[in-house]
Amino acid sequence: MRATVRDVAARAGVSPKTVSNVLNGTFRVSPDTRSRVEEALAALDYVPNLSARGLRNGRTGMIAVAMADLRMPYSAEMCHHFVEAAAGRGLHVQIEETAGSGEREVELMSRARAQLVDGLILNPVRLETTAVQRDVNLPPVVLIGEVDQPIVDHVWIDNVAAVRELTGLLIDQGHRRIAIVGTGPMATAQLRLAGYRKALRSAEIKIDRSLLVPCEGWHSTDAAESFSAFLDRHEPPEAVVCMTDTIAFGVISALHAHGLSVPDDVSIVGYDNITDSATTVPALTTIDFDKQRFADTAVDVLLSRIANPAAPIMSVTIPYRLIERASTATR
Amino acid sequence: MRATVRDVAARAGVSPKTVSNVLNGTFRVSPDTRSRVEEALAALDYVPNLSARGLRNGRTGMIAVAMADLRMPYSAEMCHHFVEAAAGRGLHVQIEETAGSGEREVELMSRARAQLVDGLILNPVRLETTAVQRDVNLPPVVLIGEVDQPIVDHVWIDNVAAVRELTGLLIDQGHRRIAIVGTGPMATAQLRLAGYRKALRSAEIKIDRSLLVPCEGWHSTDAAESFSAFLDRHEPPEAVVCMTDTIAFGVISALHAHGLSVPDDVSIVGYDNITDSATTVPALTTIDFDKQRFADTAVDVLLSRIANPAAPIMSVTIPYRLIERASTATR
DNA sequence: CTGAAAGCGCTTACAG
DNA sequence: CTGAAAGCGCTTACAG
Repeated sequence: MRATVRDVAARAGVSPKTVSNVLNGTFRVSPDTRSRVEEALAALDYVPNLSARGLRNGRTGMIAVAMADLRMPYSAEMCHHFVEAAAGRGLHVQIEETAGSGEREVELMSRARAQLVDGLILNPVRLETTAVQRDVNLPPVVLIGEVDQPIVDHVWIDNVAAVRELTGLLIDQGHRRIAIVGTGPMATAQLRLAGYRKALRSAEIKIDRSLLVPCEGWHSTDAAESFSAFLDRHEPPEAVVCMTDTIAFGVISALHAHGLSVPDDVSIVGYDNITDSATTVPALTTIDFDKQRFADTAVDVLLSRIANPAAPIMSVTIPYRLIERASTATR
Repeated sequence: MRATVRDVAARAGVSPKTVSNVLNGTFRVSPDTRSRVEEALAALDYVPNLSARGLRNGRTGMIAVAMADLRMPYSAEMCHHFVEAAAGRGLHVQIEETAGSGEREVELMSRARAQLVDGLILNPVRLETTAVQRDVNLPPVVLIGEVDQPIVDHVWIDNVAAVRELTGLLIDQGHRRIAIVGTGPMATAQLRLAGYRKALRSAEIKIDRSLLVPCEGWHSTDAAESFSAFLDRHEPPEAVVCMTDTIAFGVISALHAHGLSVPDDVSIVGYDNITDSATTVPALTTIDFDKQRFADTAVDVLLSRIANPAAPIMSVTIPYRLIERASTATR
């Protein structure tokens, strides 16, 4: 069967402890012993049993990343960066999907506590995260995105300021009748809506509730459907703020189906700057941020938390920037 | 500290084995004992230590899924379905990225052998997968996509037939000068190119090597760049077969930048039917398949392999269908 | 610089 | 239906 440290030790004529020392570099081993052990390791094709190591050490070298919906290009890009960030720190990533269910989030917490993962990076969907409660025996957790009360560490982007800036750009370009697509109870939607409201308010534009367009889901197909239904009942707006780039794609498609073109008839802005946003026709004006830096930061914060559970709660804000492309034009 | 089976047993006044029986339902336990144990479990907020269980059982309940690049919407959708498939079978998914490096694939194999995962679903990039060698002590692996020699189980779609059908559609619509974008050494590219060649050959169209357009990468931005460069040097083709939907998005963008429209000037087909393909302008003609079924099948095959390492190698072909949308038109 | 012993938390034969 | 013992493979004090 498979070789264990014991087998390796026997072959090299040393004790298991010495093999462990060679493997982990904890203590200095004499060059001669080391080479004998290394020879045995190679000859027996030794692979450590990580479950055993995890049981002994209380660490598995694995972290969990939980996103609401992996199919969203935004989630996919973030996963990529989390895997990269983890790999750079010798960690592996277990991936989970919450699909927005608080129940699923609770389950993830307990899984983390079951110690197959050392910690959890969670993208909570609602502002009031029922899963992350004070007083409960929490595993190390980092929230990505904003939540109501910072009970645990979090890394986020100032969504309110970003959307305020995006909406401000549209206003500066002369648009007044500005819709926003993707409103709903999700934390992200609430914050971005707040940014939209602020921008309109400071330009003294009255908020027209009929221009707040909710979506069932945030896939482009959902957005196309919702916005198409909106266009059937209302005059087209002059510009549209979309909660995400993916929603923007759906909105553009719905506009096109109604014989309207972007940006000639309607200006569109998105959020996230996913890869495809640069090549769509037209290319999207959107909010960009350094996703790798975001992921690196979240993993670092998680590692600090694992190393020091009693440390004070950390909150890190990652900067964003507005990228102006072809989907917006002056009126 | 955290409660163990021992603590639970002590509180319930039974042996650890009885607690284990209640937890795993291996043997029947008397209702009275069961309720006492359950009370203790709840009172002590017991969470099993999965590392210990994994060490004992040789199973962790985790499988690894390795894709070349998680950022690709196709990979993202597949990951979503793998996580769903795994969840339905009580499994969790560790996600890995090979970025097309054979070295990384080898590393993954040994990680699987290190037993933090019970098995591995791997999307190999090249046809000659150096990592998956005969004679080597392999962990349970299922390859998704075609490889040269079926040394291990695999689940795939008949890429050759699918692209032959796609290309055939373009020919039937009267196109003759048909380019293909995304050629290269990757297994997927080779197979899809073979389908393209077959279709042209049976229509007695001579293959024009200048119409085989390689791409650095398979992101839409890569495709836009490559195809833009192509358009700078050549007459536009009548139609374009794109290796993936994502490549198609880039090609459409490049055509647009050159003042050409789809499908009026050029017809376009993609492959994968990712979510956004239905809402792009124009919506893409592409190859669709049941991704959830594909993922379920791959997980089932992997589970069979784990259960029975000596069983004969399995190969499952998942059906596809051509979806005709607005990106193609008769000439 | 190295060895022998103990134990992480679980479950599986082995007995009753 | 339940208990006492052993062991999965590793590493950490404890001795030398």
